[in-house]
Amino acid sequence: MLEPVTLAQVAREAGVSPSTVSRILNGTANVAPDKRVRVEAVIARLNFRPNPQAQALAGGRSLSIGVVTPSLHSTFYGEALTGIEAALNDTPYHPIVISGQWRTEREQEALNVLLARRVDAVILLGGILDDEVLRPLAQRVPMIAVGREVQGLSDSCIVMDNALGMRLIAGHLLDLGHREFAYISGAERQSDAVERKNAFLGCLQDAGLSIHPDLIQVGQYLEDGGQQAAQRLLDTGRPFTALVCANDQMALGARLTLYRAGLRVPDDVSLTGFDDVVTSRLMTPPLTTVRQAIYDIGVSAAQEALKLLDGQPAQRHVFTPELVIRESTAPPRSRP
Amino acid sequence: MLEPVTLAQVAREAGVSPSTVSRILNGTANVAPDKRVRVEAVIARLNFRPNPQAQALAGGRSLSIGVVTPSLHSTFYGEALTGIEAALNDTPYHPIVISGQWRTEREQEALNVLLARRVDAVILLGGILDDEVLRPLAQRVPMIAVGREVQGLSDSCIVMDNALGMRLIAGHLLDLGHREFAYISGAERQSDAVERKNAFLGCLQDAGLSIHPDLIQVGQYLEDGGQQAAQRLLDTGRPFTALVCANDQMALGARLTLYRAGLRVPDDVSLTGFDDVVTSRLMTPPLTTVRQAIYDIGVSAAQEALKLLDGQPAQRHVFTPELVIRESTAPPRSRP
DNA sequence: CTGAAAGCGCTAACAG
DNA sequence: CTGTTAGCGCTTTCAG
Repeated sequence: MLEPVTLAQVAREAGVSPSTVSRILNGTANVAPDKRVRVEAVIARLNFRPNPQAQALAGGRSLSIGVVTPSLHSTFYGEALTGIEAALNDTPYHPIVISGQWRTEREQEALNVLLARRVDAVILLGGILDDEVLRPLAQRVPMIAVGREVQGLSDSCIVMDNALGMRLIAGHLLDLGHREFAYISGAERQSDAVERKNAFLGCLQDAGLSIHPDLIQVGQYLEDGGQQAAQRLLDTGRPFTALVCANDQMALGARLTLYRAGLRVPDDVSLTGFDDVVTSRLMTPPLTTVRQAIYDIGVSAAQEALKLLDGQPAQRHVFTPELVIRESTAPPRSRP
Repeated sequence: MLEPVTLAQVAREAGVSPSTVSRILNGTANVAPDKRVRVEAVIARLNFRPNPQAQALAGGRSLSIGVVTPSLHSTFYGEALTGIEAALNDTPYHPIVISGQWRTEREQEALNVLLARRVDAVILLGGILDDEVLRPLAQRVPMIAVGREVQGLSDSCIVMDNALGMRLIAGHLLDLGHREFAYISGAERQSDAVERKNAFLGCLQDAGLSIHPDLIQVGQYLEDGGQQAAQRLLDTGRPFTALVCANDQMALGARLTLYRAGLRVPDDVSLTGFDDVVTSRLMTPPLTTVRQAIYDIGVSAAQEALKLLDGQPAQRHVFTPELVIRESTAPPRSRP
């Protein structure tokens, strides 16, 4: 299985000391042009790549950044991961991704594994861990949180303006003439779910409208949850002309329930999501939603992590969402 | 930032030598019960976790398994990744995932990065690299290929019976009475795309049917490709009552084209996919497809990789697909 | 059964 | 500008 080339071999072949090779590799110091050329030639010829484990051990850095994501097969987090991967691509760092499966213990364990692997920084995508466990963690390792607020660490948070997003949605629906709403929320333990819901309720209030508590159901941000929540909504027997979901995934689930119930979208009920996941434009009909530049958010998260590693302070980002009107919304039908 | 505990500290506190601690950690040799107990207590108290970089360097293994996936935000590969992660969970190994973005150079580079990181094995999910580049690679590092055939390495391949899957689909459609088909294929360079297409064509032939070449379009296995291919199909003006897609993602894209064209599914045209990606049951209408136990496939891939690392030979797996009849297929309408 | 000693491949002072 | 010298934290002979 072919022994890999080592730095020592390169040094020998090039007739220089290992340190010189190391310096060239890392740009740690200036090296005489002729030696540099010679060494680089040998590196190329031998196709030498430094052993990261050795670099990690000697350098005291693992050159890896841990990423905790709720799920590996989520269209939403997947895009963020792609952004993170892309942003790290031209750096010596690489991501190590572990999923938390939406379970607190798994998330905690993911963090433990990452720390045991001595990652140099960690990026948290969403997640349900308490602020109380995150704050001490941030003392031990540079940390960036995405899509969630961590009290006391707001500079390390990359969030979106959930309230604005929801106001955009509500405004659109109100403009269309809707007055009877139903709402499917994310879980209460997630700060963005709470923000979205409160913003929505606020809009209704401002419009002088109210919503019966039964017409608010929680769907855990997942497709199945949305599907079931929509069913519960229908079961109340209370009328509504617009169903707003706190994310696209739940809207997708809700769409199926509506389909099964023989309700047409948008003719019988308008449907909205939140996030603009890649598949939302492919729904039947394409979903009206609010766009989070989730790929870009991933990129920013990686960049902030890099800044932290560089000793610079992290900078809070607030992304501005954008209304994407597609075909799942229309004026309400006049009642028969 | 809190210095991590080292093995040497543990040894000192427990009053034994570092080697003894190492032996206990790895079960490399028997250790007197009293020392073992003492050491384990110290490990627990100090919450010691060995530094993987150091283990890697000293042990000559990185304890990591490289995974190359075409995409990080694919419902299909995402499930496989979840399976791999789960299977590796209770082993000392952990996955390092890099995406190839469906581009040969990126895939090649992903492999290079993985080799540079000295992964102990690599798992290839699908991918478009030539057999010619994979064969020599397998000499350098234990390798498992998922969902694709590599000539000369069939024992290292985990595949599904694509022909059977397509026969299931074709049989279902034929039974419903369909005689006029259109087909959206994956790219020719992917062996499974070819297998599926050939199987489909074979079924038609066996049924004494033929298909006009214009009614076969390629969609690259992606949503957008499916959407565009479907449009091209419609543009031919040739009639078809069933549209079979070589995977679910393209079926999703095709669904949108059909919707835009005002064609109802399944009333005007029956639509089928392949894979049974998680979102397919949520389509409107839910998609008839063929199920690949993709999560399980991921698990098997990881297990085979582990076997390879254990010095055992890999064993070829052929997964059997299963027809999932949902609501996107129905008998063809009698022509107006 | 157990300790001492020698590295794994690389980086980082420290002298020149 | 560059070579020498120590390690980084752990595993693994090699003696005992």
